[in-house]
Amino acid sequence: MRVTIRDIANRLNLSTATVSKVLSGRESTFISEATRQRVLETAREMGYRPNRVARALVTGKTDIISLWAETLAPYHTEVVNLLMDQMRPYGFELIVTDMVKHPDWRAYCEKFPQWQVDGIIALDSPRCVRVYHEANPMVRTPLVSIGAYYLEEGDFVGVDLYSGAVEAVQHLLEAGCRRPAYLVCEYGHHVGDARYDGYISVMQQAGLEPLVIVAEQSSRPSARQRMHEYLQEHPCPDGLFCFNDEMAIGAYRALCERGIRVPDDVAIVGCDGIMDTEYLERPLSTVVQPVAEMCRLGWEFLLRRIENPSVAPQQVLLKAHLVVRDSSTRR
Amino acid sequence: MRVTIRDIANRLNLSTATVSKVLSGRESTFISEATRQRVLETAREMGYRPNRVARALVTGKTDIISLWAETLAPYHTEVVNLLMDQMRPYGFELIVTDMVKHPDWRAYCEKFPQWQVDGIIALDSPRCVRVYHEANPMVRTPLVSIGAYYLEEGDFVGVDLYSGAVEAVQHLLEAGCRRPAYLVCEYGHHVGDARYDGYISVMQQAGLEPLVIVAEQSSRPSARQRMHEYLQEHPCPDGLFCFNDEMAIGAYRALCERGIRVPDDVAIVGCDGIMDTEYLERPLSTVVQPVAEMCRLGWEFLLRRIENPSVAPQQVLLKAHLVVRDSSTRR
DNA sequence: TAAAGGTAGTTAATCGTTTACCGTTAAGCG
DNA sequence: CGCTTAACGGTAAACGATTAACTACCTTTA
Repeated sequence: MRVTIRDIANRLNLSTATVSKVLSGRESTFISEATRQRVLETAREMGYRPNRVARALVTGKTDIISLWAETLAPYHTEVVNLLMDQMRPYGFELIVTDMVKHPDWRAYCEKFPQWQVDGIIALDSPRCVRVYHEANPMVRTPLVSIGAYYLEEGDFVGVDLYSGAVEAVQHLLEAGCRRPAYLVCEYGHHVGDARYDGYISVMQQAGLEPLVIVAEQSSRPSARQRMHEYLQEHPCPDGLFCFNDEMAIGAYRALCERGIRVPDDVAIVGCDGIMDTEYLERPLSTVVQPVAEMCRLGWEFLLRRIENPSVAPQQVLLKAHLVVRDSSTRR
Repeated sequence: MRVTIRDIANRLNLSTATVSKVLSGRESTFISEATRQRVLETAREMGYRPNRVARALVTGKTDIISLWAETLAPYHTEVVNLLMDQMRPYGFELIVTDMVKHPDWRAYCEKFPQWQVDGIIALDSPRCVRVYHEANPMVRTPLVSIGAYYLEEGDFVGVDLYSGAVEAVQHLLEAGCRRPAYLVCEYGHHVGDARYDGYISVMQQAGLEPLVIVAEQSSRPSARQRMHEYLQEHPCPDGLFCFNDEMAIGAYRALCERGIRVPDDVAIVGCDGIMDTEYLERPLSTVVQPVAEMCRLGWEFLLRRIENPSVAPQQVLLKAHLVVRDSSTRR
């Protein structure tokens, strides 16, 4: 059986209140140093472990943060890691949920308040946030959205994907591309749309014909397969702006396999700036997300609201910036 | 304010017991269909969300699983993803903890029972398991260890890293290497040791001089930096067996940067079989972990024990197998 | 007609803490 | 000596569910 404060109290002929006050650290009334020590000592001897479930029931705090992400692809994992580093000193645990693969993310979001977490971080998950809020208008769990910019109330750390995309496509044109394509995945969410808008705007301004290649998923295998299919039926574009680095790496692999040279035949630019892009034989140009700043601010906003639920919502818009590497540098 | 079953009961002039029985799905006594519908309807109208904290306090079940991993490097993330896929149909949430970066993993493991999770999956974390058990001898939370094989009681899905390493190093010798090195990280844990043993045994049997290169961490940047340092002072080995794929990719990058050709000058073999290894210009040979099987069995064992705590512990030892790709194939 | 059994729902204890609000004791003070 | 006050700790009511045991009423059945 589990050791409870009652067991300790009985053993010492004290009340549970006294034991609780010592063990929880917050002594609302005076407890003598001698008693404190006796309690601490006995707790250690008996192997007492506080029951956080019971504690949470009365305090309303679980010390758990929930992270909603689309997937746990490398980019998202980098974010998870950075967030964990931020949170750790404050003693929170992290529950991670990848919503895209979730069989019923809608019902999950609707019923989410049942978990009683202390805060929610929504990474590029505006759909989930919307469903959650609509189903629970009266719930006020601290929530911060981070990721791609979109119209949003409440705390928010956004990244301007549009101008990042513009920068990338302009760079492709400057590198000499005349028919650069946009490689994206099927499911149209706001991240893909923002980058699409940037791509289209530059192409139109340059008077060039846009070309969009659509793969099933935003993963490496999917992009690789789609590029193979595409190249069997069509001429090769001379540039590739990709929805994310995963797709860029997948496409790159397909090009290698077909003997197409990068960057001479095709210049490639990805998005996100995951670590993998630096470790290819020909490092990948990419629009780097300011993940460190994003996580730092995101956690700052969330913690502020946890400590004081009534502070005014804060919103920040960060810039993504292009990093040019070999995959788009022609001599 | 939050809606409770008491609110529903009051509104309908029923007892909380009746409401609870309907809402929790398990009706131990008869409830008329009419009442059932009224309760369900009212719960929906009032936006009732069950309080899982309160439920957990009485049932002793939180529906939360904890995953202990060393880090969230790509290999571990693949495992996390696979485990989530397994667990999802059963309605469990996952709390992820990366222990290596944890400022005080020891205290964390000692006090872990406070979280009251329903089960623990320890991925390559024997140290944590040991500390946890020693500090909590009477606690019987279902726990399954998965990963590298080591002496272990309780449920366990292991992988025979030793023979995987042997296979890899023998392959390097067959590819013509005469002084292949083992690239590993500083902190000696059982995973590194098992692979080291395999390396040493093959080298000794072949009458060759072992050579171990030690980086600070098992990450790409660390391996890359260490290889640069090493090559400034020493001649280049003609083969590289790496602790994991991360280090292999980092080392590969360093070699590229120094103009050393792979596989002609150096043949490389990594370990784990992460997806990245397939997406390099020159795909990486690697000892693939049977992650899918590992996760499938791991979850099966854990679920079995959750449902019936007294079943006999089950242990399985899987094989890792070498996949030869371009990075070690000489013509 | 009395016992048995089924149906529908209630009572109240319980899970392990926290915490607002009360005692009790003894020292301090005029 | 009587009163105040600080020091130390206890009482008991939450928190929001679950659940064993029980009541009350209505039908069967022998």
